[in-house]
Amino acid sequence: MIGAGIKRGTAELAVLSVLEDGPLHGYEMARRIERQTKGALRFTLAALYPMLYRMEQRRWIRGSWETSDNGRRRRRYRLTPAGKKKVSPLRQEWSELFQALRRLKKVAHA
Amino acid sequence: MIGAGIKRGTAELAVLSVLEDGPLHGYEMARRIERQTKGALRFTLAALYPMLYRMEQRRWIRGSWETSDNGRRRRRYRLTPAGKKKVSPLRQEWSELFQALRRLKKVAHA
DNA sequence: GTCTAATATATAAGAATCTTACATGTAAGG
DNA sequence: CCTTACATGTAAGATTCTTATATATTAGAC
Repeated sequence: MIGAGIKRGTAELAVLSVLEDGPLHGYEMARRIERQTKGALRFTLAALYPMLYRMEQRRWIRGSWETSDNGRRRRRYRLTPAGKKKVSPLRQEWSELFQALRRLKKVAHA
Repeated sequence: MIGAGIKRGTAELAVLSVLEDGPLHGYEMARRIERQTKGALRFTLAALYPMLYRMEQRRWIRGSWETSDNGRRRRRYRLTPAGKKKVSPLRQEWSELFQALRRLKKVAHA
């Protein structure tokens, strides 16, 4: 799995990405992200919940309580229109960052 | 330029990358990184110096004071053997992270 | 001659974020 | 019964980032 320090800031994009496919609750998001990245991206739930809270404050996602079949309460999050608008630019930024890092590769005897 | 939050953790790889081409002092590193990434990656010097210090503690780089032509003192950093060994795996990790993020892209009506 | 920009390094204070550990409770499978 | 999976959270401490401030020299503009 990818080292802890390296993935700072990726979580937001990951969450927005999985929510693009439809509303989910936190626990399920974590599972999907892990499965869809073949285990490469895996973040602890203790980091996830506060992050969902922050993203809700910024109005990128909106959560509502629901009761599942077995009577468990869980919080279902969906992308807000503002959140939807964020996804592409954010993904673009990541792409540019990656390009930038590639440009820093050793410039053989420069 | 790439947003502030997004680039957390990239700085280490950026520093190691420019040092692969030869020893440099902090101020010059910042300029090179900015130039080589066409302005995409740009981090403040106040963030750079403490980071160089941390990387030196971890023995990835080693600094020594020198006096330049005009009598200014500056600290010249070079990669340690340990630092050199870090670069490839770290770059690989970043690459995997980006692959992971790409895999989270909307799975049209999945 | 003086002012400004560039060179060069650094610390301090506060904000943001992450990690590890703790806390709670149900349900299903062995 | 006991463990794993489901499901959400809080608390404490560590790390890191940002903005602001401090210092000092030199080159060029005016």
